[in-house]
Amino acid sequence: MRIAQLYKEGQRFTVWPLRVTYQPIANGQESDQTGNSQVLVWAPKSIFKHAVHRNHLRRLMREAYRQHQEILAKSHYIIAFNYIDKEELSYAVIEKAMVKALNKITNHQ
RNA sequence: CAAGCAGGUCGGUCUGCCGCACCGGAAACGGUGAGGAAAGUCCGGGCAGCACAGAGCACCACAGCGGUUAACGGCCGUCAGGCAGAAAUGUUUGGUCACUGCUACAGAGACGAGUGAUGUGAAACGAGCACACUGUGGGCUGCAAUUCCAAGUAAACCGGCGUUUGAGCGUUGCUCGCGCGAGUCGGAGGGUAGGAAGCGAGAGAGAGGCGCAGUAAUGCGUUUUCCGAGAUUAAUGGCAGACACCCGUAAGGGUACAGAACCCGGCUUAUAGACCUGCUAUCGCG
RNA sequence: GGCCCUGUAGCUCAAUUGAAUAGAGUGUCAGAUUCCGGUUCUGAAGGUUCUGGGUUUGAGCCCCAGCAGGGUCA
Repeated sequence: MRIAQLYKEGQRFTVWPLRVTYQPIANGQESDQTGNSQVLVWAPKSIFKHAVHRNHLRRLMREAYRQHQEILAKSHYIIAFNYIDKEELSYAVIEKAMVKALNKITNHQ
């Protein structure tokens, strides 16, 4: 339910090869959570047929977020990262896109 | 030697920094963390629920013979025929009976006769398929099974049949028979999508050895070591360096197939490369 | 994760128990009708029956493997 709401109401933009959808979390909201940001990461099954490739891309995106999550500072968000390219790209490319995307979120706020 | 055939094993290793999941711990921290196919879901089991007085008919699978196993359509041995090969070897077929049905075109004639040759044809007292028969096995559904806790809704609405003259349900698909029996079947609609158990110490594994039986698959006994994933949309990752192997004069590049979801035994399919064992003797080289 | 189903002309579907030339509608193209177009009529093209093996004299159909797509179950 929360995921459907995010994709319906959230703001979105694309930083190749990622499509980002996000919503800020106001203080006091999302009472069932501890106050951290929530992140959803996936690669489409229709393009990547084998589970090993999807797992790898998911891990790369997750690692890139982990390395650079301090960019978001103290504001909290719900963010979804979709991998949209048809090829498996290297970690360096994904990391670069991740930094760009996170900066864009904070600047828009 | 090269070549070929069969079987088997491995399928990158190590270090540093930053991280993830589970377990233990008050904490610091410690321990553990994908595969030979985890895949396809093609077979067979374990396990779970439902059912089970019984009989008959169907249905499905298998099919020389013998063995192995928890079980199998797997595996091992072996017999006969066909095909490939020089050989090692590989591959394929294989229960029974009768004429109930089919066998296009061609052919005088196609399972029928009066018969043989030639010709026709896949097949002309000889065959293929279906049906039938024999033997063996199979109850059905599947971990989203199933059990418990919490929360919530609609005991409402419409239609069929029925209450001892028996609806409906169970008894595998059908029939009989048996049992339960006052409600039940269908439609449309409403609600839930949380937690726990199942969940891994077992038909355990050898990544150890010895002995015995057997040609072998495999089994038995004994000793020793180990417990090495258990999530619930899913952890096992990133960066840097060294070594190994391959390609390239070099700079440099590459290292396959692929990711557990209840668990095992097989089969099948995908797979860079490396290694070991046994066998064959045509050609080529010495 | 389990179970089940389906792949045939561009599209939607047939083809009884295996039998020889794989059919129908629609769409496409050409011709006729019309001043022109539509409608209607006539004709034509269009198929490695998803792919690869096997059984059989013969396979869209039976068997095995693969590929693609779909349904359903708490």
